[in-house]
Amino acid sequence: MDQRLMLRVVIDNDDIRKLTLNERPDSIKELKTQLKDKLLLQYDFKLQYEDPDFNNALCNLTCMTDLPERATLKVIPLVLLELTPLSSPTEDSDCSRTDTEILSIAGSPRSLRTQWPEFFDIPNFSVDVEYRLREANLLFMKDRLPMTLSRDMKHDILQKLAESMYSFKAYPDDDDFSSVAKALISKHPSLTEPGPQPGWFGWKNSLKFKMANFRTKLRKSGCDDVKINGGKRSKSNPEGESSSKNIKRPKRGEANYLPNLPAGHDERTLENARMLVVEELKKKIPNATQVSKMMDQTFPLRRREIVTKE
DNA sequence: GTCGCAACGGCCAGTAGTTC
DNA sequence: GAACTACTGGCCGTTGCGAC
Repeated sequence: MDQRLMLRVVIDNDDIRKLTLNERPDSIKELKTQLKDKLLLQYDFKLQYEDPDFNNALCNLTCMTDLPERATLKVIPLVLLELTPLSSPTEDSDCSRTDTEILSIAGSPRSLRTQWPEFFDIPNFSVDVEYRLREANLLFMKDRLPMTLSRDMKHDILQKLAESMYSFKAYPDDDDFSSVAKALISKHPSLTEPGPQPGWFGWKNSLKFKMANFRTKLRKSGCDDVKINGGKRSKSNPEGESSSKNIKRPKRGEANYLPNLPAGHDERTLENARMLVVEELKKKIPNATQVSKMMDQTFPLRRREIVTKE
């Protein structure tokens, strides 16, 4: 087996470096030491990697065997993490997949959503669905025959798309739905729907329903991000609050964006971090990078204050 | 029969445009 | 500027359907 490691190391948004290690390090500690030496990093950090099992979403690197031969690594400075010891397992001491914690939708920190992409990248579906889509696409190219979708297939497609959309926005707008539907038809022409409406129109509609049902599910599982807009007065919940009560109403098309606190942190640790920002800003020359990072990490706390305390 | 899901309608509240 | 109206968007409850 080739022991070489080819890495794309993301240090900052504008500092991404390529690095080749001739031997795969035995431990994450050793990997970090090599990264520190070769990239001249003078601070402690943790590592996240793009996990191909989850459509290249970032996961904490807790076990060297998780790392593919060609991998993208993200360096996360340990500014906040030093404030409180995390309950996560020691690196290398346990490969028992506790990193799945950050993958759970309800508990994941959605504070740092990336911007909605200009061209939405349709995720890969299950192997079975991908295979059937490939066959159907060939048939469509040949005979212009649209695919007949089974219930399961449609569910699989909508579910993947909803998860993918949610990683950018909990409340996509009309244009966002259109862009995803168009991208879907563009990648899988066999999914084009017949009729007078454009072939993607039905998918846009289905995506809207799916996203609404998806948010309901997340709300039930306790995801703050969407929970804040739920629990309203209804026939079965006559005592519930009116939707405008006690929360700062969003502007048109804007949700009460309330991200969950980052994994391993509570209001106290984030408040400590906020105080650190205050102290840093008192300095004659504040460390802008550090301040910016801490501002990002304390964003859920500040947002919580705005939304829940009006 | 039960469960999960897509789809739908009703309701409510905010926004924007129009009229006076 | 206030009042009114149409429109939009989100939540909730329900329905119909298929799978088990």
